[in-house]
Amino acid sequence: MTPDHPRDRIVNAAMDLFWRHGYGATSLSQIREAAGVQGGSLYHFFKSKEQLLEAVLDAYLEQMEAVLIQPIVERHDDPIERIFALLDGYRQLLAGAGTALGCPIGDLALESGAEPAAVGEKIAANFAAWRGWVRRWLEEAGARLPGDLDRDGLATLVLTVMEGGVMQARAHHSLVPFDASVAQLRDYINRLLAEAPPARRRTRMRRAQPRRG
Amino acid sequence: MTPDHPRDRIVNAAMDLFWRHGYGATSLSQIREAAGVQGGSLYHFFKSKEQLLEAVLDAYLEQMEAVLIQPIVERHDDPIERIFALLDGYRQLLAGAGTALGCPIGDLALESGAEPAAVGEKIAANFAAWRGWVRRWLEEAGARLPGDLDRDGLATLVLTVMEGGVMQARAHHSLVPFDASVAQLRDYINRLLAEAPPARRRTRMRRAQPRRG
Amino acid sequence: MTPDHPRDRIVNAAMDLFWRHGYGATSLSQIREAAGVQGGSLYHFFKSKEQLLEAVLDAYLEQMEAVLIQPIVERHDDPIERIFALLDGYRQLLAGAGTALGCPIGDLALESGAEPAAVGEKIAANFAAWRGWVRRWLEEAGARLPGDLDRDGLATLVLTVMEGGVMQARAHHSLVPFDASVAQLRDYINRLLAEAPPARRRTRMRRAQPRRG
Amino acid sequence: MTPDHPRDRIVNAAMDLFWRHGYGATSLSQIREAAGVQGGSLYHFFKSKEQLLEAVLDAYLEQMEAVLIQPIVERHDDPIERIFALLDGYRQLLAGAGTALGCPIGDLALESGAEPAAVGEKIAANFAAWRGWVRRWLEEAGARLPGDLDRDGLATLVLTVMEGGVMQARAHHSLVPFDASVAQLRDYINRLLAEAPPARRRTRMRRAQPRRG
DNA sequence: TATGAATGAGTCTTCATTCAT
DNA sequence: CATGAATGAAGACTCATTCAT
Repeated sequence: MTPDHPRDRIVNAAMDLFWRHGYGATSLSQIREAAGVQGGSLYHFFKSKEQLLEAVLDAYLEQMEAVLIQPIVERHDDPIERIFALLDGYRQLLAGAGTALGCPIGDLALESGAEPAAVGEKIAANFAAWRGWVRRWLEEAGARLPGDLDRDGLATLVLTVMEGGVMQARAHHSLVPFDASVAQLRDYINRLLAEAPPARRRTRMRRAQPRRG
Repeated sequence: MTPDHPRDRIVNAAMDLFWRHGYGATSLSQIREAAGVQGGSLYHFFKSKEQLLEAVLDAYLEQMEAVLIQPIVERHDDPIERIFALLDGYRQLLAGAGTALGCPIGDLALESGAEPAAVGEKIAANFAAWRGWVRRWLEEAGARLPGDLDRDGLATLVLTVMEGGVMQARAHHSLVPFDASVAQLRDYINRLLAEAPPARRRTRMRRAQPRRG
Repeated sequence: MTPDHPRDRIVNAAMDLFWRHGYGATSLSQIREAAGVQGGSLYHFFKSKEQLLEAVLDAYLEQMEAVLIQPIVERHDDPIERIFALLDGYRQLLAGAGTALGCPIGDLALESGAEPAAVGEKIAANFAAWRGWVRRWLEEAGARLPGDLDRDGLATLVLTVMEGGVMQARAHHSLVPFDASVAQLRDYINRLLAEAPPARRRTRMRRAQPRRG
Repeated sequence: MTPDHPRDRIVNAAMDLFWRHGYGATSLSQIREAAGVQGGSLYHFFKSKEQLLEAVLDAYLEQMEAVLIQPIVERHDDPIERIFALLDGYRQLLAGAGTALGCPIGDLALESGAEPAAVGEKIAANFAAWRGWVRRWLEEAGARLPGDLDRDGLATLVLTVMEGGVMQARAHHSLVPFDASVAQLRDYINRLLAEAPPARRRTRMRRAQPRRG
């Protein structure tokens, strides 16, 4: 509970180091040192390195809404813009880290190909939560998008752009591939919006109907 | 050169193991054993693990055209179909490996974020070559695609779909996210093709039947 | 005193685990868990692992008469038969444990060769008590055994058969060596009984029938 | 091959330390230090601590004949005396070590109750070899012993006396229980020898017959 | 070119024990 | 009495790399 509770310090240090160096390349000693705890204390909270990884993945999932989603929702009303704001938030993360780093979850997904079920499930849960928000926003866009659009599929593509974009950004040490991917996605979605019937009715219904009753 | 030259056996073993377990998680002993070479022989060909990684990346780049591109070019005339054939080839790779594995190059890209220049450049070169082929095919599609289309950007997106799709496939142990991403890409490109001024022969042939009804 | 007093639960758990895994291979955490006590509670009763061992040895000594000796005395009148009943009780212990385990005391004796005096003395006390009962029974056999027989020495041999037999039983995962050792001991004692001057009633009863024929 | 080959130095150091401190209580660092080898060199010869234990047990088995049996055979013609010479050799071993130590094999048997098959089998093999020599000598004693004597059972008892005697010797820090057990065994065997028909014929045949021919 | 022993830093993990609450 | 966090030394084992032959 306390902001500097050892357990939290450990998880935070692990989040940072796993992100920067990867799971396998981060030693528990490094985490211990970064967290400022000593000796075998780490094993009072996590009975193995893998359990610490699970805690890190839990933390990502818990923090997601507060840290990533909420600020976007507050700043943007248009659900479509929220999606691109999410991608842009990612871009800023990359820009800040000098493209040396990638997606924290994606990197862990890579390393845990053969990891036991628990870790794999938590990674999938993180991805699923992410995609869930995007899909929700796509659904909120209502009739502005074609009726037969596979909204879950498009949400998947958004996440794909994120992950594939960051991977190439890292490979080229440049944000250009990330930006290009997002630009193409924007073009695609613009075309979907353009094709949809003039969005008057649906939008009105959502905002005007209540007023009528 | 000889198919069982020790050097080649080492590189092949490393390609396989790096792909399956990752670079960091593969020990030189494992490679030695898989390659059937003994003792410090490995150091006669590669003076460090990292140099072996470079050789692996060189091998991927060398084999790319013969193994990946050529078969596709031979089987498909339509450049657009070649792009989806490339994605489908990838899909089969994943299906064969049980979605436990990812993109050999992409995984190395993620793992070697902080690796020295030589490795980074070779990874970038692999990605660039890949994207290069896709862009070439997009250019071959000529006027079937809108004139103001950012062909390099779209090629980047294709690679993004590949990498982002495979990452989610691994996280979910399912090909569904990969397929969904490709389907959305297909939809996007179809819209691009539809918008372009009616192309003559080629397009007709693909859409001739419906025209009859 | 209470059957579920924490201290007793700890000692009982330690008896069981020391017997099954040995003293060195049993961790205090395992004991804590098996006993259902938490945290450092263990140190309220025993200020070190070694003191717990002492308590275990005390418990064995205390329980010996009630658990091992009494039932035998009640079931067998003949002192010689009591000795073999003791050996047989041991055999049943081994049979139940699948010959994977040995003598609880003997094992601790072997493991604590260099242990401080307190432990050593308690182990010796256990052995001495054991041998004491056997010697008492041998003395009760009175004139049925040769007068110049070293009764204490024979009692030692009985214990030796027990310990040596169980050790071989464990090594071979078979009760055969134990049984063979006991059979030889029986043969030896039979010869001693045969040599002694014809005892009156007691011996007659046991051999009465054959004499008739 | 060389007397100071590292591998041999390691095995010798392990034999000594396992005997003095036990298997579990001996750390690989101690062995490394005692053997005078450095770093991970130990793992070039034995890929685990357990494999080193196996090598130790192999060494005991190999050295048995040369170190234990041969000197006895050379010094004693009478097979019965050879048996007691074996027991006496053991006694001297204990005397030299101040009764702080026990039977090297027996102690390892104790600790390896749950060890994998390989170790267990080698321990059993050592015991079997030991018992094998005693049984051979008992058979060589021919008609001096009763015809219906279970020679294998008696051999087992001899080993039992050894193991059980040393266990009590350690518990009491005294050779008295060992000596007492051996004395009783001697008494038993003397009685067996006395009972056998006057050993003239058989002995004559073995020693006299040739003279006749 | 090939071999296999040698190296030593570093990995995760467990342990008995202490101490503040 | 009881708790559970804290401690730090030590455990077995792995690794990339070097070197003498």
